[in-house]
Amino acid sequence: MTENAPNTAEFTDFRPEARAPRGFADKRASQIAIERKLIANVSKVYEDFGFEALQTSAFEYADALGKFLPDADRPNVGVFSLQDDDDQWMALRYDHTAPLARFAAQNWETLPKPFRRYAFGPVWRNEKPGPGRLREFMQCDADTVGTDRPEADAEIIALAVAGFKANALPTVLRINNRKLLNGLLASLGVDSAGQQMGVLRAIDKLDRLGLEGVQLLLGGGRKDESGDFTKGAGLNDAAIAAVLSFVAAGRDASGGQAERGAVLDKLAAVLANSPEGQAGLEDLSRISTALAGLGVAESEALFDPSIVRGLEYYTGAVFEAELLMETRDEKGNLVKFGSVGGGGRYDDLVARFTGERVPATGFSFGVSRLAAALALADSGAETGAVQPVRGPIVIIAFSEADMGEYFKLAADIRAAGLAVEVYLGRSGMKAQMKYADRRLSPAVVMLGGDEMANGTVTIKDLDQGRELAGKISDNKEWREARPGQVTLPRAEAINHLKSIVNG
RNA sequence: GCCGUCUUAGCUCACUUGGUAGAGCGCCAGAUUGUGGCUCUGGAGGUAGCUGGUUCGAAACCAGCAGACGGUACCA
Repeated sequence: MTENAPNTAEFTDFRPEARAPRGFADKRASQIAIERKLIANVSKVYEDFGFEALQTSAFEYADALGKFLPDADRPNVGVFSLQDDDDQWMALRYDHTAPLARFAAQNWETLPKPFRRYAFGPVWRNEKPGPGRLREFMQCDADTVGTDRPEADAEIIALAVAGFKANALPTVLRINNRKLLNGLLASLGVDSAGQQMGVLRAIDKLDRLGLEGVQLLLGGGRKDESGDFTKGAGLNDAAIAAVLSFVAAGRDASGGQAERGAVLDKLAAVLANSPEGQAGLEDLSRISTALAGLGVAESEALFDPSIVRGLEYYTGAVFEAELLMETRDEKGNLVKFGSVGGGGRYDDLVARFTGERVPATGFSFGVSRLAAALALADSGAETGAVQPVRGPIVIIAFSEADMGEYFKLAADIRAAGLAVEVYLGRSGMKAQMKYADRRLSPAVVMLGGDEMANGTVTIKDLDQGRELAGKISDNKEWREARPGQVTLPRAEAINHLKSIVNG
């Protein structure tokens, strides 16, 4: 906008409301910085473990994304989809796993196997947004395709733990195996899909509702505080008792988290009659051995039979990462972030394309959610994770005639590796100083009439003034103090600026 | 999807039973011809979410819709 721009109202009567779509958020520099750092740290860990980078397209054909085929009436439930010119349905990816399965199936012949890749980027889900839950968010995934070894699962777990560690994020990874859950359901004689789903959903709510809530959901149902009634799975008392003892196997005598070995022993008793359950225990046992070798501590990764994850494609081990950091919003209310990452084994996903079973396992790191958690955590405490973004050095624009000189000086400073800009507004000196202050600029460079005449520049270290500002209440004194301000020969300017910027 | 609460200036919120909108913060300017903070003074900024209804008159009452928030469900 320039001074001469006519009022836009003269062009049109329609004035759209300036707002981002529901569930989509703008990210300012400090938020972007957090996300970039998270991604960089996690990528490094993934590469150290031998995973190669892969980027796939944002859109996939809808059939490649799996069960979320848009139906004619409601093409946009769950995913964002649209119909291409040739009438084929395309949809924005909702995670990185389905695109990987497509890529692996498409390139299987030529890939080194097992194929290990990591990927990061936004994913989109068309659903109701909530706190810490947007319709566009960033994930960073690592997956191993083409091996059924439980050690591959263990390595993914170690990788996830290392990723959180690299970012100094206090988390715990909870591990379970779908085969245990399936074995439990089979031994209980629960074979209708609807009832199975009901039982699994009930188990999944252990952390939030406790044993009592789970018990209600397994039986007749449960009424929550809002008066909403959730229908139960309708199990009989004996079956409910069996499920509860299965879930309780994750706890030690005092109600805390039991050690990995102890959990397996308890589960072995509960699942004694189930072949599939025994197979799951065998997998977990090998994972446990591998985790010990990988140096993953009990406090970092534990077995928790109540972990279920999504109901669709997991076939074996499942993992879920929980953030242990306390976060509060601006009003001081506790914010619960829930899962900040998860994954598991999905042995049937590639087979959708090729007909041939290709075992795979992976983990997804919830970058956006973690970044949001860090930003909140830092607004209260000072973890050092969130740094305010510093502005550039600002060259004050005094006169129209000298703009060329300002740009010449800016180029010299830039060549020395420092960020700098010439003030391009039309405001006076005071406003320019204010501008530099708000950008958190380290310094201002003044090349006015006096300096031009004398071959000098005046440089003002803004941080020194920021420190002094609180101590001086009198304006005259403040202005005369000219904190951190020096006038020196132009040849010395760049070295002085360097010393200010580099502290 | 379901239940509940809410929607007035950029932000946070007022406006005693319906009579034509205000504060704090922020922003801009001046006090301070080339100097950020503090202080003081002045100024800009509002179709009261939208649409319709009741009324002489609606920000206020009613209805529908939209959006926000909270809970619940779902979460690949």
